[in-house]
Amino acid sequence: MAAIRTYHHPDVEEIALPRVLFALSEPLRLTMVRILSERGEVDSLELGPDLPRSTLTHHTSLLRESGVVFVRAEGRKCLIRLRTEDLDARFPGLLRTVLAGYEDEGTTGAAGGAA
Amino acid sequence: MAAIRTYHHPDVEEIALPRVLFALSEPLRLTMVRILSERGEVDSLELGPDLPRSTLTHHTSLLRESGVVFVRAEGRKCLIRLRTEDLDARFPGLLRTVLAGYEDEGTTGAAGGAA
DNA sequence: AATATAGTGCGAGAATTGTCGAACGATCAA
DNA sequence: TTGATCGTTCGACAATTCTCGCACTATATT
Repeated sequence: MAAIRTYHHPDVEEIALPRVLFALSEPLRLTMVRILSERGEVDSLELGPDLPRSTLTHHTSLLRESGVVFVRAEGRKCLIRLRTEDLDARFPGLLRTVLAGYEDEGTTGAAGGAA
Repeated sequence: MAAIRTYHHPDVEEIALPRVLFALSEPLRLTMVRILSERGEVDSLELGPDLPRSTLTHHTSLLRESGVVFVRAEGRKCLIRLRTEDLDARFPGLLRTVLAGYEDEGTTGAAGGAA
C-alpha cells in the first residue's frame, strides 16, 4: 500500500478572483475549462492528448490551485471536474458568462488536438 | 497646432476574451476598473496617484489595448472610461459579474492609494 | 518666453510564467 | 516479476510581464 496521491484545493472562501481570472486568461486552459463544462468529470488526458505530460500537469495544477477545478486520483489516472458550485457561490455567473463568451472562438481542435 | 495624442482601440469584434481576462487578472488593474465603474470617466491620475507615471501608462495601455477602457486626450490630461456597452455586447454580464465578485476584496486603499 | 505639469516611449533589470525533457514512483496487465 | 502506462517533480531555458528611472513632447499658466 503506497502513498495515495493527494491534492490540495483551496476552500471556497479562499478562492480569489484575480487568480481565477488569470487561470482563465490562457487560451489553452480556457479550452480545458470548456471541455470540462461539456463533458463533466474527465480523464486528464482528454484535456490535452498531445501535450507533454509535464505541461499538462502544470496547467492542471494551476487550475486546481486557483480553485477552478477539483482533481482526484483514480487508479493510475487523474479525474478532473469543474468546481461549478463553488465558483458559482463565490462569483455568481462568472463561469457561465466566460464560457458563453468563449464558445465561438477556438471551438475546433484546441487543447492539443482533443477530439 | 501640434500632433494630437491619439490612441488605438480594438473594434468590438476584435475584443478577445483571454486578453480581457488577463487584463482583469491583475489586482491593480482590477481596482482601476472598479474605480472606473464607480466614477465613470475619470482623470488617469485618479487611477493611481502614487504610481510612477510610466507604470500608470503601462497598465492603462494594457487595459486599452485589450478593449476594456476607452482613452481620450483632454488638454494635458488623459480621460479614461470603461467600454461598458462594448464589453457587454461582446461578453454579456462579464463586467458586472467580475465587479460584483471584487467588491468585498481590496476595497481599501488600493491603486496606489486612490482616495 | 519661462515654468510647471501631464503623458509617452525607451530601456534595463527583476519577477513571473510557459514549455518540455528526464528521472522517479505508482498502478495495472500479463 | 516484468513491462507498459500514467502522473509528478525537478531543472533548465525561453518568453512574457512588471516596475521604474529618464528623456522628450505637449499643454496650461504666469
